[in-house]
Amino acid sequence: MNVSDCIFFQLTKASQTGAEFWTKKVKHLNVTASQAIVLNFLSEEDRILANSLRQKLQITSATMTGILDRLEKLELTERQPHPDDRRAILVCLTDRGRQCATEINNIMVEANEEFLSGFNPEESQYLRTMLDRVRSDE
Amino acid sequence: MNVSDCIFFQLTKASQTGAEFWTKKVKHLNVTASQAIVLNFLSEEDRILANSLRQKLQITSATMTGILDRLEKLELTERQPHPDDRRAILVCLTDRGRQCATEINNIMVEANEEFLSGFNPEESQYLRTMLDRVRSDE
DNA sequence: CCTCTTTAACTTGCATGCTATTAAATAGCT
DNA sequence: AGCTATTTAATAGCATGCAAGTTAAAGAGG
Repeated sequence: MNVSDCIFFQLTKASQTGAEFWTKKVKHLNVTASQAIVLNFLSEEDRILANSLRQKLQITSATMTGILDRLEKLELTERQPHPDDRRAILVCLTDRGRQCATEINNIMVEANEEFLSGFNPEESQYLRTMLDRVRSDE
Repeated sequence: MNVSDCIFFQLTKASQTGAEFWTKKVKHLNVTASQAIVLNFLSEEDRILANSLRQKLQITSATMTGILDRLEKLELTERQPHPDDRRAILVCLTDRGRQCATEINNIMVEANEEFLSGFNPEESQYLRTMLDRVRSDE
């Protein structure tokens, strides 16, 4: 079986193409693709439970810890204690982080359109649906 | 913009779902998903130039070096000098590596079918075509 | 109130991926 | 031949991603 006909290879490479494109779109803000996804999320729902964020982004807590460490180092987010549960932390944007997140929010809409500009609306929607179905088949 | 409507997120997660599935399929052979892709390639074209392999798998030479190091540590492949070009390396399967690669070749066909069992043939083909188009839009 | 289980975050160790750089060899040009 | 440019693989350093294990806190049941 040819590697280019292997769905796992095809998915990996399509995903890497997307990541590369998105990385370039946010590079001038000095954040990575994953960091930008987190910031975009926070731009719409700030002061969120780390565990809730983790579930929505579908990453492990180990990955979450690393990303938050680096965002904190960049002074874009900070960890705040949860008032009722001393195990939990709240992820909050700093002032700089909020500016950055708002910018990312704008860029993301454009970037999605541009990335899919080779597809017509029906094709784009179909692709998204298929990708979501792949995921739900877990 | 909701993160679950972001094509970069959708691609990343679909790809991770695929990688997780494929990883489980080859785990009993004690190789990773990427290592299995390399071995599958070698099962059909052994004694290949490292640089040619690198281009076909679309990875950087840094990534290639790491994967070959680990496959060599597992005694599944080895590096042999190129007779005419002292810069180049030929990647070769060991005896154990050939057995393993043959096994992976069989597993890959089944795994592709099983992974896409929720899709009918037209849908599968359409998904593959769309993923390849995403890549060519680079 | 005390134990057992569960939960949240973190830590460690590993594999992959990248960029950027280096070293060595080859190719090409004058 | 000699000089320069290109090519190949390796290296260093970094960011994600995972699994597995740890620690601390909260919850559940007797």
